[in-house]
Amino acid sequence: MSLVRDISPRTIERLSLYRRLLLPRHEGEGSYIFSHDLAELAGVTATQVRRDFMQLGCMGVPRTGYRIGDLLSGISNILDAPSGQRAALVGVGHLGAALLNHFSGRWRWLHIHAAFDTDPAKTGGTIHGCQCFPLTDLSHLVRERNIELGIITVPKEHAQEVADLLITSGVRGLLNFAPLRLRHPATIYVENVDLTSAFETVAYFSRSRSSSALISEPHRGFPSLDDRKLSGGCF
Amino acid sequence: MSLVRDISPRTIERLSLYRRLLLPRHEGEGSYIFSHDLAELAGVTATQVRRDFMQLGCMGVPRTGYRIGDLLSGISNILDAPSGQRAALVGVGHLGAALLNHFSGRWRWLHIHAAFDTDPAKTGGTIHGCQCFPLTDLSHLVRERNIELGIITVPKEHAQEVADLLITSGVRGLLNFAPLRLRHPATIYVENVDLTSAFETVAYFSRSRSSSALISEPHRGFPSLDDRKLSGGCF
DNA sequence: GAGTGTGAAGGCCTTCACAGCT
DNA sequence: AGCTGTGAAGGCCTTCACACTC
Repeated sequence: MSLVRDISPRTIERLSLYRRLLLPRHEGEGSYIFSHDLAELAGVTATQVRRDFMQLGCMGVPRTGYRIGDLLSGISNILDAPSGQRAALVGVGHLGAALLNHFSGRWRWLHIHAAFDTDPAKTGGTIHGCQCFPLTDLSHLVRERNIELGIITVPKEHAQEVADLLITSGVRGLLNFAPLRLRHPATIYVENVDLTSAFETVAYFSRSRSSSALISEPHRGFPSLDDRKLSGGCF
Repeated sequence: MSLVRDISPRTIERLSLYRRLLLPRHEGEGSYIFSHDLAELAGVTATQVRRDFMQLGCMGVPRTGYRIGDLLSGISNILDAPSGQRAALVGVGHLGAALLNHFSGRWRWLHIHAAFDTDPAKTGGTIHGCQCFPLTDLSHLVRERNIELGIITVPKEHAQEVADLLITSGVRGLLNFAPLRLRHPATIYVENVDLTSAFETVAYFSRSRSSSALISEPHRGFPSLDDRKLSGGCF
């Protein structure tokens, strides 16, 4: 199917970002973009952008740039499974609900198909457009509905057993938000989103930045704050 | 203060994880741990763990291991600012509320001190133990209460202006959950948590894993699913 | 023997430098 | 001149291999 192989995790993450940045700029077949413009939007170097596009097999034209339509279909070729992929989310607490709200029905090729919880008050209905079932139905539904991915948003005490349940039910990848590392067979891909580490990391580097010398890019064009108004509900 | 310099981001993230894994195992001065045991918990190699501890200046003893108390104070020396650090969260939607719930009052050395939103229905009170203010108070409060970090959980349309406001108010680091990259001066450290990329990454690698050869560790000891019971509310 | 400490090697990822195209 | 495509170099991070210690 896709000719391209062995794309690194970092590149995959950037492709996902590029797509989101390119979509609003795709206005018909005549829309092009330069590597340095996309680089600015994505916060990376222009060379990095060109190397990533090399892997897609997308070629640009000097003094014209890359055709956005080509880029989008190239990225979709890599990122999207031809028949789509479904995820099950386990643990409809605050974080789980936030993810349901954020991802529900946003893309047709990848979406959260069902949510699960042990709390009867949460099951039986629909949350942010996603059906919520008791956890005891998980194994059955994962098999029957061909769910390939699991999203774990339960407290850390239950994360490992939920992971085991998802894996034996047949999912092939896990997105883990619990603040620990799951044991799992090598056939399962696990991506950890560690919010605590992220918080402590930004705290650490925000300190070391300002004290010692900094080497980063000079960042031309940082806007001065005018009194623009802020409105609209936050998600 | 700390003698150690130039610790890499990856190491900082692991130190944060190690601490969480070690805390429940710290039972007085007599508790020790081997590098390979912590490695198993953290999902990394034993060599990696020993190298990380080298940077802390923590020494282990062959056949005895590392004293957990030493590790915890070594990690705290690196990660925690002596006088503590405060964060402001902007955007009390689902995700913002989840973070408030997750982090509120969990550690005294690093915590979310105040939340901000433009929606009057959300401001004026307390959410998960955190005071919530109108966004117009942000600049004033950040300065007055010495808030060093900003957490951005607003829709992408407002993320850049919120970042600008936080930066001009004096924060030194940002934790950004909006699905784009913020423009910012080099003096500000920005950590992006890209939930969409994480979701698409796990989708991609869960496919490529099972199809082609896998090289990962054989993972001895994956538990077979017995019918253990799942209980307790999910967060 | 079992586990640590660490120089050296390896691998992955990014950037440099520059040739080539329009 | 302006921008792309890419070999080569560089940098960061992890793993190997092994001396050393209890």
